[in-house]
Amino acid sequence: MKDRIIFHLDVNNAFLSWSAVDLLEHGYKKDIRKIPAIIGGDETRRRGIVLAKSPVAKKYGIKTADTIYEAKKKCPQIELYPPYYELYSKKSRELFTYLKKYTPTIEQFSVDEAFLDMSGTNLLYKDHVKLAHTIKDDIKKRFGYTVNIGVANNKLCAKMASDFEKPDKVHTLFNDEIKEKMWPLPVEDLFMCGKKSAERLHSLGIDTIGDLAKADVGKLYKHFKNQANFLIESAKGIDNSKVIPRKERTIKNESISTSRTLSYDYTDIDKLKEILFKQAERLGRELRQKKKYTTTVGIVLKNNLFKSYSHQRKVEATNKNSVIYKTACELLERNWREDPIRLIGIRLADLTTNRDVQLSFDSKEENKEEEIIQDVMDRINNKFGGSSVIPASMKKKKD
DNA sequence: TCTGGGGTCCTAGGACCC
DNA sequence: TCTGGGGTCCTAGGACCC
Repeated sequence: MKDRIIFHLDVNNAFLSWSAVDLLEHGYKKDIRKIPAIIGGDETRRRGIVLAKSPVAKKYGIKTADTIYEAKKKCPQIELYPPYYELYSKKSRELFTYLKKYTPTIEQFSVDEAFLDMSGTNLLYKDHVKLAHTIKDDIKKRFGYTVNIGVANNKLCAKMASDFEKPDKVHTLFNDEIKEKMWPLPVEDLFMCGKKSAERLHSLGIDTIGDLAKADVGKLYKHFKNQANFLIESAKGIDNSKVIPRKERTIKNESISTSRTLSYDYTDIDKLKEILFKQAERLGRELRQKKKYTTTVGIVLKNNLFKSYSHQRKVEATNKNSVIYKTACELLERNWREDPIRLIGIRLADLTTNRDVQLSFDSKEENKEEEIIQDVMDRINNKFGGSSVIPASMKKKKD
C-alpha cells in the first residue's frame, strides 16, 4: 500500500491573530501579536481565563487557560482583549473555503484546525512539502495571519508535526522520522495523552514518547485498560484513521449543550430556572435549525467548590423548548443538592433526524399551535438575536 | 474579581430480560 | 439451597480535545 500524505493545518494563536488582523483593518495602531497581549474572558463575570496569548505573552510563561489574575502576576503590563466569537467563525469559514481548492478531503477538527488528505495528488503536486510552504505563505499574504502545517503519513503524525516549532512553519514527521523527531519528546506532548495519563505514565517511569513506544502492553493494561494499546500505538506513530469531512461523519451520540458560569453563586432555585429557560430556548432553536430532535435531556451543575454533577433523562423525541425546559426543571428540583451554584447548563444528547412518535389527535392539535408560535418566535429571535421575544411569564431581570 | 464553553468517547454499575 | 450469565439499555462521571 502506498503511503498516505496528510497535512494538519493550525492557525497560530488563532483568536489573538484573528483579533489582531481585524483591529488593524479597523485602523487600530497596535499589532497585538507583537506586544504582551492576551484574549481573555471577563473577570468581573468570573470568566477570567486566557483563551489565546501573543508570542511575547508566552515568553512570560503565560499559558492558555491560566486565570487572568495569574497572567497579570506573570506580566503586569499584559494587555487584555475580549474574544469576538462571531469574528472567529467568519475567519474560520473563510479559511476552510480557501482550503477546499487544494483537496475536497478536508476534515475540520476545530474552529482553527484542519486535516487535509493530499494522497493521490502526486500528479498535481509533485512536492508536498513545497506545497505546504506555498499554502502557508499564501494564507499569510491573503489573510494576514500565519499558520503551521504538519506533513506526515497519517493524521496523528501530521498533528504532532504542526505542533513542533511555531509560528509560521512547515514541519514533516514521516514514518522514517518518528524515532528521531517524536520519541525524545515527553509523553505529555503526545496527542490524546492528557494530564492524567501523563502523570500515571511518569509514575511508572515512562517519561518520553520513546519510552512509551517500547513499553509492554501487558504491564500498561493494568493501569490503562483498553487505552493501553492505543497509547502505545500512538507513541509508535501508528494511526489508520481517515480524514473524514464533517458532512460524511457519523457521530455515535451527537449532542449539543450550553452552559453558563453565573456572575455570582445562585442559591435560589427560581433564579436557576430562569437561566434554564433561556438555555432551553437556545438549544431548542439550534435543534430546529439542524432539523433534529433530542431523546435525552440533561442538566449540569457546578457548585462553589468546583464540584460538577449532572443528571439526565430519556425523553420522547422532541424539539420543543417547553419539553426541554420542563425536563430540565424537574431534573434540577430532584437533584439539586442545595449547594451554591456557580455554573448551570443543559445538554441534549442522542439527537435523531426523524421523530417516530405516535401522537394522539388532541396532542397533535396542541402541537400544531405550539409549533406555529415557536416558529414565529424563532424567526424573530434569529433575526434580532438572543431572546428578543420571550413568553410574558419570563419577562423580567437578566443574568 | 483565581479557575470558560462546546464537544466526543469510554467505563462502571444497576435494572431488566430471557 | 452455592452466587448463573449473557445481552441491552440507561445513568453518572470522567478523560480528552480545541
